[in-house]
Amino acid sequence: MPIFGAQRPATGRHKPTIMNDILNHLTSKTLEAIQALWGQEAEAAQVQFQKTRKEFEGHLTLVVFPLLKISRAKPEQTAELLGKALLERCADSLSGFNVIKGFLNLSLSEAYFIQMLRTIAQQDDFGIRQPSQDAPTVLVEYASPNTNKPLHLGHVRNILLGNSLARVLAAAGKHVKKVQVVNDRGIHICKSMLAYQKFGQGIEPSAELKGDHLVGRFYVRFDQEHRLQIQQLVEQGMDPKQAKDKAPILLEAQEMLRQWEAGEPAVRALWERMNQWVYQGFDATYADYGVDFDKNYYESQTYELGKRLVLEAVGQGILQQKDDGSVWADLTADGLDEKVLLRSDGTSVYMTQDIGTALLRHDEFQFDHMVYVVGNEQEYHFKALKLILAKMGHAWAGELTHLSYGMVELPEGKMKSREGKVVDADDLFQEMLQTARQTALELGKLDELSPEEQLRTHRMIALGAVKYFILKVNPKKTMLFNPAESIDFNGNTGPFIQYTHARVSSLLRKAAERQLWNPEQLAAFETLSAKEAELVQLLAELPAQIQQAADEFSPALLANYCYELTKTYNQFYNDFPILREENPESRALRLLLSANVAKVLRLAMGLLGIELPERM
RNA sequence: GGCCCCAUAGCUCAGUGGAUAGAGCAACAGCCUUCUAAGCUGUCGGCCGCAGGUUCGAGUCCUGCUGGGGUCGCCA
Repeated sequence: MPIFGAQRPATGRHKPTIMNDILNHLTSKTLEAIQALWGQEAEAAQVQFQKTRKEFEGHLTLVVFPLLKISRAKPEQTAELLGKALLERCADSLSGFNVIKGFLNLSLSEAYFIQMLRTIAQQDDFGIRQPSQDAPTVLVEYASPNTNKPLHLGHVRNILLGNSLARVLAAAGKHVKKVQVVNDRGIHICKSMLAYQKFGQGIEPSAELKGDHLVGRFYVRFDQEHRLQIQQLVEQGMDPKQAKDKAPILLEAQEMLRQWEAGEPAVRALWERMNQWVYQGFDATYADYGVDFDKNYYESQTYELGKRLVLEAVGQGILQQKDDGSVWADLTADGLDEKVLLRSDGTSVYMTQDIGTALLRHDEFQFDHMVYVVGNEQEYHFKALKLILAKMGHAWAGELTHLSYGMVELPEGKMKSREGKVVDADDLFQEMLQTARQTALELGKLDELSPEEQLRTHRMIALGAVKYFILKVNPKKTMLFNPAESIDFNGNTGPFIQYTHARVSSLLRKAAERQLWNPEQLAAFETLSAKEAELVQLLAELPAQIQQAADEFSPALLANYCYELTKTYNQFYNDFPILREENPESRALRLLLSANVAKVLRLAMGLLGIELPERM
């Protein structure tokens, strides 16, 4: 059930939000009525409207229980009195009311709905707030991949969420910058490099093998070799734990990391080369999924800044250096533990780099807020990061938010990259594309389109299915992905919504061909059915839905909203003639309504990064 | 073990302190000579993990318990 909680003051020049406007109006009139009826001031918080449940007559419901202390009367009587008073005061918008127990159900007038629809129809970007000059700047960090293996389903949830969140925040009137941090240095990439040196035989990326997959293959190769050596050492009588640390290939990788830090040219060259392969691979994946970034940060370029800042903080007594040279932040006073920031050999850890990156970003963008879209296994890390930055004297540490999304699990449990139990991002895209193509061919509705147009539509549908499937789930919750049966094209899915859009598009094309309707001309209709009113009411909720999605960092709210709107529209489409309607005014209303359902779906689904086709 | 998160229909998920807790999938039964059937309608399916508490009112807030996940690295 939609939100009518927060009533935002109508400040400055802003476009009408329609549903909020009527709610604010009703709220103030209710307060007036309470004063007139019982001579007492009520607080706005006591006046709470909600959407009337479908099984009752009316559109908006005032729950009168909180007002009984003021009225000192029975719920029914209180509701009755308020209903009459409101009807008198809001003759322009209300057409009637009914009372059931403590619920005062108000009916909005048909004329008011038609006025709402006209208002919505006049705005091409209905519900979207353009950021004003002084609107806050928000950085959204998403995807922080390691450069040693290709992206998998976990990254897919990450990039889809982050990208959608960025769109939602922008639509809520913020200046948004999308940033990425690439973990391009460290032992993980050295493992791939070493295995490539030993076993690569100069192989290079090709059409059959993307760069990120190639590098990932050698990461796996390293692991195989490592295991083999451990086994050999254990057979020679070494303790398994010790064998893991003493395996020659691991020692070699560690040596390679030291050489990297020392700037050894050959190591740096190989590192550059292999990272470039990975970036090209990532870029292709990002392009397939339709996500991008305004700026990339590389760990190799920020860790030294982080290190410097940490050492400065030691000098200021904010952080502590132990006898072995390691540097620590004492977070015990805040209920956390001590956290290491520099190893005893002076090398930096993940946290060090994050400190450097955060400062760099603050200098560059002067952000008001930064959101890290990172999995919930790193909650501790981000709590610590905020505390450390605050200790270092950065007031903006309080403006960092960790959007902690849940893991994606497979039917057999957690994904494990080393055991090959992963769903690869590129494979997933290709499989969905194949399924979309096959379904489209079976149905044969795209046959008239050019091959390019067909492919474009197949991609749209494949992505619509994946994105909607992932984004409709509350980001905070663990979600299950069953490759065999998870992604469907029927029911509560992206393609279901896309299909409805295609049907409306078809209606509008035919209406234009047959000159049944001129969209510029708003017909002089005066009446509409309950179903049509329901649709207008849903349309009018878009601005509040976007605002709430932005407030709660939850694109899922918009997915559910789109689904409800689509479902309701399909019922309407099924039960009402549109082109076939003979009354021209009624036909014009239905076409205008359909066009605006399509528009709102385009806008809202667009915030999920999902495009809607004209045909499918 | 400490801390954090989760538990709603067979499965996947909605559900903002308000009315008789909703969708989709799966199963079954209907609806295309008519605007795209990737659609619509109906049937079946629930001690909202358990036990207390707060409240006029609890799936929703609080406490305890049970079960599951995460985290507590000089890993990222």
